[in-house]
Amino acid sequence: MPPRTHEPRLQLLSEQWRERYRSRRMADFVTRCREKGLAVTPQRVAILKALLTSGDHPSAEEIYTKVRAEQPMISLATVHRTLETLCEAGEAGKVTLLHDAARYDGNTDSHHHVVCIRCHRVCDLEAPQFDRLFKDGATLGEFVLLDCSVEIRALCKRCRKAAATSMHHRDS
Amino acid sequence: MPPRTHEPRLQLLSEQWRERYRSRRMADFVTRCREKGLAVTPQRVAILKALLTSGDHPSAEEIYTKVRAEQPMISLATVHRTLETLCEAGEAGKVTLLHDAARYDGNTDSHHHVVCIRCHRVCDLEAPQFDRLFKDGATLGEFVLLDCSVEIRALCKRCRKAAATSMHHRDS
DNA sequence: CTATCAATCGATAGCGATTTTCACTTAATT
DNA sequence: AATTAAGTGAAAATCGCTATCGATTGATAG
Repeated sequence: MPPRTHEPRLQLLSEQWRERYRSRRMADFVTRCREKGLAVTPQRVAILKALLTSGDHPSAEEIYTKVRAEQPMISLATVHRTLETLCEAGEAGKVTLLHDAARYDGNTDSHHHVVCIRCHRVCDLEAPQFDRLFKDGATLGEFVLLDCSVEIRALCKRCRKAAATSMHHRDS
Repeated sequence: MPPRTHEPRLQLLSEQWRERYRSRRMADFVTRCREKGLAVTPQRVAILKALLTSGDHPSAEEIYTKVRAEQPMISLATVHRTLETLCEAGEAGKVTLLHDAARYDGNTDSHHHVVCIRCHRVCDLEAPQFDRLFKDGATLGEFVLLDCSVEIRALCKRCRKAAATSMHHRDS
């Protein structure tokens, strides 16, 4: 490999980091709910715990399975509802911002995207510096890297204005 | 507009680029279909055209609406089918690799993801150099950038093995 | 140009993921 | 403990997408 002046650093998050992070988040959860006016229910605690102890990025169904060990009567609807609530409260994030419907792209060249977090509009983007990371079989842990798609979360002009006026209950 | 001290090398694809790209792709479409043994139907041509003339990244529903101007009798099922077919043939791409079900993440710090393109497993990743691009209200065209999520497409160890044995030959 | 066969298409039923509705708890506040 | 607002479970409704099945169309041989 030729030496690079700006060889970027990519690093998988360690198990220790995750463990410390999880403790901190769980310890503060009740306080933060109070601040935000959210009721602290056993379901919410269990779901956040399940989320934080999952190394992967679970679907509602997977969380449901996990949580039923502690809360056998919980319903799947509650899991969906709660995950959304946690996201809105900033206690969790959705990996898949654009998942309501599949979105297609006629551009088959390698490129990236800017996504408006409010209206979900997407624009193509060129960012050649990112592509250098994926020369011939770069690896990371057990993964062989193929290419990358940078998704830049942004607000478009229209949504910036709209968000400024009606910050409250607008659909996302 | 905003005083930029340093604009990173991020660039929206220009309309001219898109126009040239579209002409080239449409001109070659028939040839490439023949090479791949795909029938060239008016529906497929119309759908590819709709895809390439969409600056955004349309859903099946949006393509459906657009295509009906030329093909009023086309069905939504055909649009779904054709978009999938075009993706398999390498004539289009899906922006949303993980869209079958919403995936959640308990880690609310800014971070990135490695996604196995085969089993859709996701791992968290740290790459601080990317975050430098999103300091205090960086903009790109009409977008105010918030943060970015780099999605690295990869193959995990298990899937690499599985892919090596169970796949005959894969053309890129 | 036409016959033939296989691929593709349109309409609709079906399915899985998510959301909504509503009567009934439970949490937070007083 | 009582009041009130929020949250929950169960079931039904919705939404995006896929499977099925005749009808139609494209490609090729004649």
